[in-house]
Amino acid sequence: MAPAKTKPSARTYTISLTNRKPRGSGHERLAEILVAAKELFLEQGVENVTTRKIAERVGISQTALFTYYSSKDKILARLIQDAFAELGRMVAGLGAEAADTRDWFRRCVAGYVRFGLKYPNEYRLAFMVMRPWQGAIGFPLFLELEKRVAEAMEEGVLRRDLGSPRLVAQTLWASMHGLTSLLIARPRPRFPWEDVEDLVRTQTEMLLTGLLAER
Amino acid sequence: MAPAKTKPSARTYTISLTNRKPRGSGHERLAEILVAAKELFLEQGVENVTTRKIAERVGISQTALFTYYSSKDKILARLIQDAFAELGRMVAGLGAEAADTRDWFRRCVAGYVRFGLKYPNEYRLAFMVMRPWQGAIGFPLFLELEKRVAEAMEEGVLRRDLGSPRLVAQTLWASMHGLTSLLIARPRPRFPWEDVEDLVRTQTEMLLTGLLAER
DNA sequence: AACGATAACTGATCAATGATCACTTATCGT
DNA sequence: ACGATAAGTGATCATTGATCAGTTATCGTT
Repeated sequence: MAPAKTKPSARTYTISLTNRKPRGSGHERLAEILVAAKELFLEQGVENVTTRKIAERVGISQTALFTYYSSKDKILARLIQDAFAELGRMVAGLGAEAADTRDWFRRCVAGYVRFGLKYPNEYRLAFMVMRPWQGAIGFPLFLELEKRVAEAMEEGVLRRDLGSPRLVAQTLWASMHGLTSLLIARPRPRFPWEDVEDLVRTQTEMLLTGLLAER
Repeated sequence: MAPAKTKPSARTYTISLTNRKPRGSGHERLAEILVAAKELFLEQGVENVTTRKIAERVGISQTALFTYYSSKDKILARLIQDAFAELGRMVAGLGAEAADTRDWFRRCVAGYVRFGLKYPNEYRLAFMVMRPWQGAIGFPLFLELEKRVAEAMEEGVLRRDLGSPRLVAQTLWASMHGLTSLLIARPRPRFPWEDVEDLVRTQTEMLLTGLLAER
């Protein structure tokens, strides 16, 4: 009936004043968005940060955000990926720092908890919520732990009567995760935590006593 | 200017066919809503359940929900409260079941994990997310644990060199929570967990070895 | 120096969600 | 029978993540 196919579109566009990127510099925006999102997530918590807030901090329209990341989840996923890459490097570096196997496990627990407190949002999204995507995040890390446990058992440093290396590794991981996730989910002063370093030390001591072979 | 103050309102209302409650039976609706919400939360996960879905299952309009619970969060809070009341009863009952102090701690770990797996949504919302409301949920339970630890230390059953009863209780709680929350957040087959009962047994064994005074 | 392909970006808009508002119906004690 | 009120409804709102059609600036080519 009507001849007009497309809408008239009498919108006014104002782009000149924005900090538009030069051609081919899209990757800088990618990084800028990550930085802005990371800051906001830390300040306000992931669920209180909207795509509009992120866009505003970057200095672009909300729509432009979706040019770079197809969803809010994708931004989160990328942040998680980056954070766990750092955790992986930390754990890998543990081998050089540690004096012996006992020392390695000692440093592992402390390092793990500190990582979680440094990246609470990323940690939370990787291990504290059920999501369909990226179930494999952090899995390589667990495999590394399982390998270490197996080696330590062969060395005779860790007990063998507790179960298979996998079983023990899962248990150990669960305990490290427990302290980390509780400190993240219910930080002081909402819960009367003792000093974090004391908690880490006690946790480590308890776990090592429970795991080590010799007395 | 215009004389008309209130809108004309030519809406059509159809209530006759719904399962309206008789006068003074509002409390039944309260319970019905809780049951419906609990089921849906278990089936689809809390964030995938909308107030409209809950209302539909109950058989009332979405609006009517807010007559009974002023927000979706209130429904959740009530479910959490109920679940933790049951956890409290379970822990209290432990005293009668347990043969001695060691046995009490043994049963406590297993009971705690099983509770979390029975009420994953409630547990998750109480301990695995940051929320402004109800930070005190589960706190009495922790106090009970701390009391038990203190008593066990005085009895000479638990080590004293690990730190104060509060420090040890927090550590022990963290470990129990760790296994529970990981099993909830990343259930099989998304993570290659060993058998749950084996995990609980190993966890218990490791923790008790780490905590008990005598060898 | 004009051009045109296209990267970069925008405003309007959508569907879904939790929540509110003005209004209607059924019930029960009097 | 009747009116107070518990119980419930449909329309509507603001906010959210996301989509779409259209605009502007940039840069290599000519």
